[in-house]
Order: sequence, then C-alpha cells, then structure tokens
Amino acid sequence: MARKIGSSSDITGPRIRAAAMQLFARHGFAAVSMRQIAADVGVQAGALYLYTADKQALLFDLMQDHMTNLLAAVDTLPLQPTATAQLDQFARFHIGYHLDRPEAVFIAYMELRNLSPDNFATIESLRRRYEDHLQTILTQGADTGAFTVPDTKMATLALIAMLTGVTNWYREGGRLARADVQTLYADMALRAVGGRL
Amino acid sequence: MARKIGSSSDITGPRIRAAAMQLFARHGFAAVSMRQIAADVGVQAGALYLYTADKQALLFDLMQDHMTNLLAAVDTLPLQPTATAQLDQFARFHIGYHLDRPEAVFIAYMELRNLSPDNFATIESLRRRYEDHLQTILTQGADTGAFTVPDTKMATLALIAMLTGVTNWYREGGRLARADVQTLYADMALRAVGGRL
DNA sequence: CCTTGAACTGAACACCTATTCAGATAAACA
DNA sequence: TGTTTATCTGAATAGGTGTTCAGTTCAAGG
Repeated sequence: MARKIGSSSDITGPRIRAAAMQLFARHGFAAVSMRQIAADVGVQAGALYLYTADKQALLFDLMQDHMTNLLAAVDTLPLQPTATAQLDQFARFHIGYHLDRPEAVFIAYMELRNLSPDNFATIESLRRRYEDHLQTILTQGADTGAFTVPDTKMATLALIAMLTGVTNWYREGGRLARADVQTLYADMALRAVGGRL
Repeated sequence: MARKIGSSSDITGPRIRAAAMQLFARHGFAAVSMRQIAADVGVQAGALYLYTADKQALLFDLMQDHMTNLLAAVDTLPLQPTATAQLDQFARFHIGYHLDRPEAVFIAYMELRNLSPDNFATIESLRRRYEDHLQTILTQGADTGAFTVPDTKMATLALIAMLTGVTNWYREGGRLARADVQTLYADMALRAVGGRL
C-alpha cells in the first residue's frame, strides 16, 4: 500500500495539526508520540514528516499560530473612549477568545518549557506584545486618574493571570453563562486597578 | 559493586524526592526518566524502587506532600478581626508560601493531568479544601458588607489564579522586593472584591 | 568477630521512541 | 491515455522506557 485514495495535503496537513493540538492539550507534549498522532489521523508515523520537520516544529507551529491569531484578533478591537471602557473590552475579549480555544490556550501556557531556546524566545516576544496591549490601557488609565496602579507591569501580569484562570474551571453549559462570567471578571479586573464601575 | 559506603535510606530517600521534584519541575513529569532521577542521586535506576512503588507514586507523593503542607500552614494563620484583615493575611501568606517553593508549586499546577484518576481525585479534594479557606473569607466579607462579591466561588478562583500567577514572573533579587509584591497583590485582591484599603 | 539484613548493582525483559527512506500507489496534468 | 509527481507505507536505525530480580557489598546488632 502507499498513497491513500482521496489523499491530499490540504486535508492531511490540517488534520495532523488538529490531532496534535488535541493530544498535546490532553496528555502533554512529552507524553504524546508521533505514532499516536499518526494513528489519530489514520496514517503511518513516517507520513507526518511530509508536513513537519520534527516533533518540536509541530509544537512550535501550533503555539506560534495561536499567538499570532490572538494578536491579530486583539488588534481588531475598536478603540474605546476611556481607559475604563478599554479595560472592560479587553477583559471580555480575553475571556471570550480563550474560552473559544481551550486546547490552544492550554498548550500555549503549559508547553513553554518544551520549546527549544530559540522557539521559546519567539513565543515569549509574541506574548509580551500581547501583554503590552493591556499594559498600555493601564498606563493610560493611570495617567488620566481613572485607575490607581502603583506598578503597571505587575498589574498587567496579575490581571492576565486572573483572566486566563477562567479556562481552568469554566465549562460550557455549567452554572454560569459565559456572558455573566465575562461581566463578573471584567468588573473584578476594573476594581482591582482602582477603577469605578 | 552493590551497597555504597555511607549509604542509608534516611539519606537516599529524601535525595530521590528532591531530585524528582527538581527534574519534574524543570522538564515535566513525562519528559523525565527514572534513569535521569537515579543519575542525579548517583544510583542505578533499580534502586529507586526501594523507595517508591513506581514513577506515578513518586509524582503523587510529591504533590500530596505539598498540598498537605500547604493546608497545615494555612491552618496556623492567626484569626483576624475583620474579613479585610483576613483577606490581606491570606494574600500575603499565599504569595510568600508559593514563592518559597517554586518547584513544588509548579508541579502541583502543571502535572495534574499525569496523575492516575484516583490520585487526581485525592489531590483535587485537597486543593478544594485550600480554596475553601479563601471562599470562607469572601463569604464572611460579603455578609458583613465589607466586600461586594456576586459569586464567591468564582471570586475565589479568580483571586487564587491572580495570586498564584506571581510565581510565573517573580525572581528573587529582581526589580521588586517580595514584601512590595505581597502588598501590591494584597491590595489588588482586596479591591477586586470591592473592599476598601 | 560474625551474622543478619538493608542498600545497591548490573543485566535483562518487553516494549516504545523519533526519524529516515526506498518503494509503491493514486492523483493531476498533458 | 500516458507520464509525472504528490502522497503514503513498511521496514529499518539507533536508541530510550519503566520495571524486575538474582547476586553482591556494606552497616549494624548480638
């Protein structure tokens, strides 16, 4: 046997990435073998190497895609008139975006240590660029007196940790609706930096 | 060769746990082999099985020890007169305790998925018991009107995520002193739940 | 001093790992 | 239809995995 009927790189490529994402998120990068990914796609392990240089590149591509998509999405947010409105928008966006992609988020936060040093540096710089969005909002709010933030960098990291934490417990169809969670977290974030509702 | 000179289970046992903790924290449970741990201790892989039933038990023991120590420590905190003072104390305690044990914390939060179902359930229940400490504080604060918390369970998880996030960026000897970080985070936590400084 | 048992080795077991590649097959194009 | 080329297999390479255990050596107690 060799080439499968109906085979095409347009289909197999995305299927490999999807399988890798699911398996990496569920079991962790190190615990997943290329053979498992291949089996999930319905292909032999060797075929994966037509689509990725190695296992490391597979992880890196998933993380880089996630980060660039996240940055592209946050860039489309409309400018709000006040820092308060901007923070509210950012908090709701962050939660919504992350709840829509639990697997990509999980990988992006858990598998950083499995990246090669070069790949790690690339992902880290993308992450810093995302954090800068929030930090800019906090700085503006502090300048206009809307917020009370003794250290904007620290407040940025604190808020992002809080907001990202939603993905650890939120389940669709649970006790709280997504919009409620977004509202409650946005309010907490705003108050945490001394803003008024 | 067989028994090493100066060998004793009082020494080798702790050394194995220490090596496992360090390696698991640095590279992840799945990425670390029993032979690596043994090499770190200066022993052959087979010797590890005099101290642990298997690799899974090694991970579980580390996590269980961490959680029970954490619970024991939080139980020694003195009772404070107000919910505000209690939250302040809890926030400072949580940050201080976690910054003192970065490796144990890292493992406890990252390796949950590598626990067997039974072990996972055990660790999860310990974690819930810890969260209950904070939730009790928030409930009391809400009852006395000191806090404004629409959903105490959610606020609990949000605050813990925020506070634990410190371990991701704080480095001893960095820009900010530990006490400053504790103060700033405690203030943010208090304000996040509508408390007044 | 000698025996007992704790502590450890080194080899083995059965299996899994990432990665490569010659060869085979089906799709795409002429 | 025939030829080219993209796609995939199956086997191989060179190593690593957790775990077990007979045999060996040292430390401790009588």
